[in-house]
Amino acid sequence: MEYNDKQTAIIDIAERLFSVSGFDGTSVRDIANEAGVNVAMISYYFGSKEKLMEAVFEHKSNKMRLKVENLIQDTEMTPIQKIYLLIDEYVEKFLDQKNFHMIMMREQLTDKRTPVSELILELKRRNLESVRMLIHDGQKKGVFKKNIDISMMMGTLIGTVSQMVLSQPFYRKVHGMEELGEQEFRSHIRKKLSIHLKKLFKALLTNEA
Amino acid sequence: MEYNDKQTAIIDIAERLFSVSGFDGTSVRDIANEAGVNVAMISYYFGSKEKLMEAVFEHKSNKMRLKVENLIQDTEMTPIQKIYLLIDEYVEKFLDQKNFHMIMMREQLTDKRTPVSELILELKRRNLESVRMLIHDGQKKGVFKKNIDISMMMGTLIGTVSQMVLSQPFYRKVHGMEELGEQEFRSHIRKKLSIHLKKLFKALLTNEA
Amino acid sequence: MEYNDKQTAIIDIAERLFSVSGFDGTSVRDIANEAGVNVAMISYYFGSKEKLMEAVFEHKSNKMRLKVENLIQDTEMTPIQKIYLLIDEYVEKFLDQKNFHMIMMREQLTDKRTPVSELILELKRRNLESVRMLIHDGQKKGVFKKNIDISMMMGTLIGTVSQMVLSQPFYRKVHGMEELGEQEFRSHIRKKLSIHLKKLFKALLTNEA
Amino acid sequence: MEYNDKQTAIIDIAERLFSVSGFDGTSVRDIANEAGVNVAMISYYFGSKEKLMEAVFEHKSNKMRLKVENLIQDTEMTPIQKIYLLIDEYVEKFLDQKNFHMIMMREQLTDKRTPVSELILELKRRNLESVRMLIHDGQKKGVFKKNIDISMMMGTLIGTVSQMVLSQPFYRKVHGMEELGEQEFRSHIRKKLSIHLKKLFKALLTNEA
DNA sequence: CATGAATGAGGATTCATTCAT
DNA sequence: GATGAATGAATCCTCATTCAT
Repeated sequence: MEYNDKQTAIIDIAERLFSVSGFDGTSVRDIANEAGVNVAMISYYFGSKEKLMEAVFEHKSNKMRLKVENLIQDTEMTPIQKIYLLIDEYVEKFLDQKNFHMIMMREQLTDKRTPVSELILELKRRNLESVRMLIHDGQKKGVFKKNIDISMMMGTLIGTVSQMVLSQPFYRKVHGMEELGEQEFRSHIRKKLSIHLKKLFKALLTNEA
Repeated sequence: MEYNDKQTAIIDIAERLFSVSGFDGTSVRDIANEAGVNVAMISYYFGSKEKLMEAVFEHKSNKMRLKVENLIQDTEMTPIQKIYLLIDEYVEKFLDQKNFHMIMMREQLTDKRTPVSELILELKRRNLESVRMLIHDGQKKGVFKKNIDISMMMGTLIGTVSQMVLSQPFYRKVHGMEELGEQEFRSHIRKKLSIHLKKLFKALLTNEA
Repeated sequence: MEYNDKQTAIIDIAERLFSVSGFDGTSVRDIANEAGVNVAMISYYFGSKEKLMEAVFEHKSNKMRLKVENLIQDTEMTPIQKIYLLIDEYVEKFLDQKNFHMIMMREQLTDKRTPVSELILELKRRNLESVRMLIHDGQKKGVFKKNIDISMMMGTLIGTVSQMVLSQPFYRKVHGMEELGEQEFRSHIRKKLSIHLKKLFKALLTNEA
Repeated sequence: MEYNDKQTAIIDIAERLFSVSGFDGTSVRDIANEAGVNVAMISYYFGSKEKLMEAVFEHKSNKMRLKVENLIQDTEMTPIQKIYLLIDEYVEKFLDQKNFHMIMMREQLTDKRTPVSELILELKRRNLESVRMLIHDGQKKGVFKKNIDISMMMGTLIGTVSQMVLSQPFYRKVHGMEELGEQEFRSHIRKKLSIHLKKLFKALLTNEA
């Protein structure tokens, strides 16, 4: 799909509003007003509010797709280095695409089977597959443990990052960072998450102390 | 607050509907219909839909409050045993109070400052404090490491459990458990989570292999 | 179905508006305004505009059902007298229930299969059956011809009346009756139709000159 | 008015859509889509949707004009033969121009005085005049009765044909002709109508048995 | 000459809430 | 104390039409 500037602007705004107010909590008027376009434009461009949501998803989801395909073939890096890269990739992506990530979380909270929820499942399936190959590679090379619960491990990876995104206001309050700029805070969290998760994964995957 | 049977029924149903359809996605008519009461009852009993949400929260939140206060004074158990108990408590609570947990997640996704979101912050603050005391106790006794990022650790605890709740359909699909009953599945996840998280926390907190 | 006064008022107004402006040409606002009720009442009372149409039909259609059942058993009247009574019944009904009749015509003009169109078919089927019995009775008694095309005959009966209802403005113009009151005009047409149709049916059914 | 090919195509499609869905039930987009032209074309070519309707009418109405002018002067045919020809002409035209005929009926159902309804009145007036001359000719020659209600007679002619067009689905159902092709069915109805109407008119107009 | 983009007006319906009973 | 009836506001979407290109 090719979108023109106005359409892209609508998608951007919709992403933000959907992420903070939810699909039902966001009216097409809200979106149209913020985008400075007529309400009818949403239907005109995307067909319906629902379809707009799909467009948001389709347009943003590729930014959430991990770039790990070539990581697998790489022979220079050790398996654990690859995992570390993967972690940083996840952390980066989730913090960067916070709005989209929130939409995904919200969508998973409903039990409705929508086209979007199908896309989420597919996205997760693909990401899981990439990780699985990385792990198996490490196991074949004998540097990773044999019995690894990959689903749980992924739950911890995604869950921990999600949780930090979700509890951002709480974290700021507890750590007295209420006045910190968004960029600085994100940078802070990124480092903390990276260190924390690498520690966890090292313990999970390897036998080293 | 004292609620009569009808009010409690409304709260129960509201919890469930809010959890799966969201606040905006649930109409007071839906709630009233399922509860078998008149639509006007919601406004009459609770003042407004918003207030009903607060009532749901207030009425259910104590079930999510950890029972760890006396754990701290306990002298029979080792710190790591206490942590293990804490983990099981969390896992148990989140899986048991899945609906309420989903409401909490959803509420944290919005940036609106509502009375409910304030209650969530308070709930999290209190739970964090309990854990912090447990950790400090273990550190004082020399069995836990010194530098522990409790926020990240809690992020992993809550995040991992949340993630498993959230991605339940995905997990079932990947593991061929689509036909498994809710109880059996919950039991399965509970065990997996317990083992996984204990392993993680042991690695995070102690120096043992 | 039991309707209260306000509902009946809405149905009456809807019947009139649907008959002159058509279903699509009548907005629920038009109806609500004329009935002096809130727009939401239409949905509240009838569920939807479509359902209102069905209510109109269901509520009015029995007035269009011919009362000929007992006519068949009557032994005092001759078959041709019965037919004459039938004709008058038809003419009366169609002129009296002009609005409803117009709705029926309009509905038959569309090729959509709606619940209403099904009801129309059923109504026509039932009326046809009554007439068929009358005719067969006359044939059995030897006063009616053997080969009678009942479908065509009914087409002429209903069609002629319909046409006169339809071309009322034209008729008035041609006959210089533009200023005649509705009641007077209806009375005039009724007589003309009665005479005309009886003449036709006598020719169609009997061998007399 | 001269119309180019694209305009004619639009008119053809508009005629069909108006006939089955009505004026209000047909959107200019429907027409434009089926015609494979831009939506703006309708306004551009015809000024408005309303004007398009007028164009449809003006462009098609001459096909509904009876060709009886020269029939009157003909000296070879008897008056009743001329009437028979007239009947066949009517039946033919109405069945052939079914769509246009339906539009006319629909238009007569509304009480709005539009340019189109004026055209209809004019068309009917002209047709009536032709028939009146035929009848008078027969009366002058002494083969037709004196007192003939021409308006009613025309009501029967047009009404019967209209009714058969209108109740086509009903007729098919009753006579088990649901699977019959449109052409075959039309041919069947044409013959039936022709026979039926000629019988009626003979009785109405002449003194013969 | 033709059209894609855009829009204001209006469509039906659902919403949470109120109020008289 | 409880509720059925009612409603104004807001929902999304479709409409016929216009206008710059």
